[in-house]
Amino acid sequence: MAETLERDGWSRLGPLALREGETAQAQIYACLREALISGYFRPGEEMSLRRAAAALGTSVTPVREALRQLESDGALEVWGGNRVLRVPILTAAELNDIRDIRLNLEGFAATLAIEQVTGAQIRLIANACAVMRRAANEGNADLYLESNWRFHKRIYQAAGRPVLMGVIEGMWLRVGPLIRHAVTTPLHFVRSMESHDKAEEALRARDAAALQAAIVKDISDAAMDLGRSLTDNEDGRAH
Amino acid sequence: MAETLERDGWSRLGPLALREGETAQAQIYACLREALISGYFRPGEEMSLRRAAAALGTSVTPVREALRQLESDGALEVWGGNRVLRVPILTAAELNDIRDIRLNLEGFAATLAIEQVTGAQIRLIANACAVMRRAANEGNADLYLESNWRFHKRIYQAAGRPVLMGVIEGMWLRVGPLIRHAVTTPLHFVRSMESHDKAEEALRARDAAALQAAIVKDISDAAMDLGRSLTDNEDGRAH
DNA sequence: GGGTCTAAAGTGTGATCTCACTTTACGGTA
DNA sequence: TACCGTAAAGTGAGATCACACTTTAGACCC
Repeated sequence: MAETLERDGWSRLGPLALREGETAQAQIYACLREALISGYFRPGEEMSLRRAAAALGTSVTPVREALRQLESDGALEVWGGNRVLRVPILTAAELNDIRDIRLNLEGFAATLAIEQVTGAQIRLIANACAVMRRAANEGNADLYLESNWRFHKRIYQAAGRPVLMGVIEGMWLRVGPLIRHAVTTPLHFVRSMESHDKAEEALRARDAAALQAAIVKDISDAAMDLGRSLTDNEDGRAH
Repeated sequence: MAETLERDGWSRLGPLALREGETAQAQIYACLREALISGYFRPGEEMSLRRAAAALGTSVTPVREALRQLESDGALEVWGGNRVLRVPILTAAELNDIRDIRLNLEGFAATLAIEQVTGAQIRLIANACAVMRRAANEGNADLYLESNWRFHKRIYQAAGRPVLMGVIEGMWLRVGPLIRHAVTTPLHFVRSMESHDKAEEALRARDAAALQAAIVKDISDAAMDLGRSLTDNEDGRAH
């Protein structure tokens, strides 16, 4: 590898000023969860308790609980005889597994959302879509990923199903570390934004079938790109 | 209440002889997870760290991590200004939420299972169904619940989708504490076994649509009984 | 140079302790 | 009897320490 521009996942986070009134563990968990969804950490990247505690400015105790929670979410896995926790390296089969769950649940959530979504919510969703479009044009990966997640999240939240939302978020948590590397291609931006525009259109028309179709296409396209980046990574791993 | 036969959830567990080679935390987590699915703990029941550690014969550290994991699974929630962890008391809306997720995912898993299930697996599933039938006739609630979960689990496992299986198990984990009290009625046994028989029949005929229909009916019927026991509990809570 | 052994550094695990806080129980008072 | 206030018990949160283990780095020898 010529030059390793890839920063450590922790370098993006900083010391994390702890707010009082909430437990350190909960804040660390929320912080890392967001970071994982946003793709700050690469698949295979290890998280040491002491290093994480030092990076965040706490002792290992709250970090341990937060990482254990992430393990329970499937966002981390114990690895090696050392039992160190790392970001899982998904196989093609697992990716397929997750894609089908997403197709079922996010499609279902989209259908429910149509029945309940308010005008104000549609405006917020359209706003996220506009930000995403701008990010795609500028090639700003960070902004694109963030607004993409917000766009989908706001649609599903309109369904008013907290448990469903939690399960969907869990699926995004697993694919988050992969997305950043699959999304850099301009081709993905174009195809993805087509689906997003159709989704926004269907939302305004209150057309449940059209919205579901747009979501399904978006997930299917993304899954193909993810699968491609997966095989690329496997090739690159044999260095 | 005339007599409180309802035992504490811990009384069913015992000191938990720790196997070496596995971490205490993982064993406690697995043990409590199983206990929650089996309905050993009632909704609203509190789990104190020190009491749990004393009951299991360990220190609080591994217990804390296990309980935190269960919180992440939605099987426990922090409650009160004391931040004690307790088994969540589901609302009707949450129960509805979970039911629809189950309808989607378990129906989907059933469809996949038909394509891959082997003869040996069908025999194991039929075996669990036979045990469940016997338990229903004898009115043995413990055995019924255990074999019911095993019956469904083996069907879904035949789909060969670990992530999907994990999400489904997470849903059972949430409704587990309710099931025991909803299932005691003989009417539930009868209706439930009708669906199970149809499921077994569809499995042998390799009829995906019929299997999915049987699963859907089973879940829908169970959800109605759960909702009924929910309102009963709310009435009983105002003592 | 290449291989091997060893010591040091790093890893998670579990136990223990202190702290701040809440809940509970008990006493007295009105 | 009802109410209130105080003390005791119980709660989770977080830091720290000892332990067993793995990984790594380096020295040494061939």
